[in-house]
Amino acid sequence: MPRKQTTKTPPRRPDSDRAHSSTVEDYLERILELINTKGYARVVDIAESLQISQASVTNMVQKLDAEGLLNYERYRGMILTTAGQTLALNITRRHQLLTDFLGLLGLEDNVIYRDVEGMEHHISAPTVRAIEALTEQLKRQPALLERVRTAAQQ
Amino acid sequence: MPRKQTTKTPPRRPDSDRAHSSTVEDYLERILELINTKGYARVVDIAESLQISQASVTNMVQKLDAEGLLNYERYRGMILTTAGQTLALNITRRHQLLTDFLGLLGLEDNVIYRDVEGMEHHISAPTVRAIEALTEQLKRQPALLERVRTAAQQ
DNA sequence: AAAGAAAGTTAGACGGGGCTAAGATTATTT
DNA sequence: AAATAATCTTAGCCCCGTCTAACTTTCTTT
Repeated sequence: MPRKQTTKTPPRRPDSDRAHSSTVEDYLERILELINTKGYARVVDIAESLQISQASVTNMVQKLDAEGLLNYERYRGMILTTAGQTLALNITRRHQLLTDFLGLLGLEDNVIYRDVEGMEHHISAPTVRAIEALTEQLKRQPALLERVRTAAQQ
Repeated sequence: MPRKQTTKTPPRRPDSDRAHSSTVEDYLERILELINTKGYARVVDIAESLQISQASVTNMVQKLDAEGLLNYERYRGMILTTAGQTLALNITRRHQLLTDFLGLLGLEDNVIYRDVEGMEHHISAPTVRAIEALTEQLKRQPALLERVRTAAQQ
């Protein structure tokens, strides 16, 4: 193997790129969903929804409180702050959009669910807009969609 | 807040769901790319490509060797095993597909790059097929694409 | 063939996010 | 109002993937 070349370990890129981790987005999404459906989000419900232990939820909720994404009162409950709501709505919107889009392509629900769960954290605003626009157009092209579904069917 | 309900912390889901982490996929993808372009993948190059320290690369490469994804010889170099190649090709294909697809929608290169980098790890085989089929169809619909691009342009 | 430079490795630490076990608090039964 | 059940919290641990500092090996120069 040859040598010689610009070397040296490169400088680290700061993580201010995405303000919040996928994990944080997941929590907020579920919390909002619980609030919308049951009126409140309890630790036990969040744990159930995310399939993790209650202890982990308590930990994270305390962190989310510290980050100003929700107001949390020990043993009592939590509500989303404006910042938290904004984030939760944002991720929810991305989730819904991707779900609709993949549904249009004829994918199975469980496949959609899994893929969306992963992708939703990595789709930027411009891409959201583009896929929204595409979805709009596709809805008016049933013949095209039919061809896609057929072709994709293994 | 109400109580009463099925309780108990749920059982953990085993991580055998996705055999390899996004991180592993990222490494393999870069290693394959380096091998294809320069003929070999050195620790220093992988580090540069991934923007992480050489030490981290050495660590991971040893782990990839242990997992049978590549054969690694201390101080000397590495080559992908068949398993490693398969995985690398697979992720590369997903990367390319997503890049093409988003490109079709008229998104900017840097946006595409960032989003694809994140999404490529979360797109299952069926979804790959569906997007492939969709891409095929879209290429034949310049007018539709034009409408999408225009609409997406904020 | 030294000496210096580049590349690679090891050791030890750290943050994120998960877990279990045990204890504290709140709600529900009796 | 006890007693019991459900929920929540804390403490301590673990794994992953990253880092820095120091050291070793290999390559390039001279």
